[in-house]
Amino acid sequence: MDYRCKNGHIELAGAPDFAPALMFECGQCFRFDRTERGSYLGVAFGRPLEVTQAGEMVALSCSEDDFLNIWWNFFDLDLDYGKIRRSLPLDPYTAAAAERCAGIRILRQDFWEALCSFVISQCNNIPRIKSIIARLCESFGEPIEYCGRTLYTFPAAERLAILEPEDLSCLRCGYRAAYLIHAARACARGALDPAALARMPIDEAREALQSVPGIGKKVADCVLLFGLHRLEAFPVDTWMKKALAAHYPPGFDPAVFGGYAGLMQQYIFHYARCHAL
DNA sequence: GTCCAGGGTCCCA
DNA sequence: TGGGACCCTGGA
Repeated sequence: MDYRCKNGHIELAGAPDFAPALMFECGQCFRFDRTERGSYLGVAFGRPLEVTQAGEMVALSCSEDDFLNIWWNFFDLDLDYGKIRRSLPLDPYTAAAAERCAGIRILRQDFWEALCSFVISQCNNIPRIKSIIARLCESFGEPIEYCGRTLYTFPAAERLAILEPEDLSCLRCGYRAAYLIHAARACARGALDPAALARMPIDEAREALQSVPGIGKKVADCVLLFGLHRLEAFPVDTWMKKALAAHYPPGFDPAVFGGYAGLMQQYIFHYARCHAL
């Protein structure tokens, strides 16, 4: 993808398959909010970032160093999503979802942040997931300044690992507090090593994740997809169950999407939720 | 005011 | 294998 530095920003010219509104509102990431200017502002890997789209042009509020060292990878800019979409044999429903949701990229989020986020997601709606995560960061993360505003980093696993579930009562996340502490301790003691999980056969990695209390198959698949970029992972939640029941034959195997089932899942999930079930 | 479902998981028959 | 319990909240 071509880019240029301009006035301390990075401009992605004619950015194809790059739609901030879709990427940040499709439910894969809970830390970027729409601003009053229509841009998206959030924090990842301890850095603030504002993403502004104007037609074909996308501007990122970062230095070239941060762009190349952090955000290029975060936005998965090495992967040609259009090429992937065009290469897959799609049924009419998936084709409609893919066309409507072109612009979603599977962000390469921090493993621990994704793990935490999807533990919180269970039996919750997206606005509430975002508000719980915001309280988590405000309570236990580090403040960072951006254009006169105070944002917060995502707290490290080690920070939460020394707490007890009742210490998280300020999050108002209910029974998930105990699960968060379990997950934090597992990460802090190295029982869940992202580098090792990324190399394992996917069934083995899923099993390792599910050994932590509070992580079942669905959350494990979300962590595989969004925290480890295992694009073959295909999380099935209530929305996916409804969409699969309505538009796919019984026993449908997402393996027909090959190694990109997770991207198709995200197209279908967002399309079902926002456009047509 | 009450009811219900929301990107689940666990436990126990 | 199925169903209830678990926390909390926004919307109907």
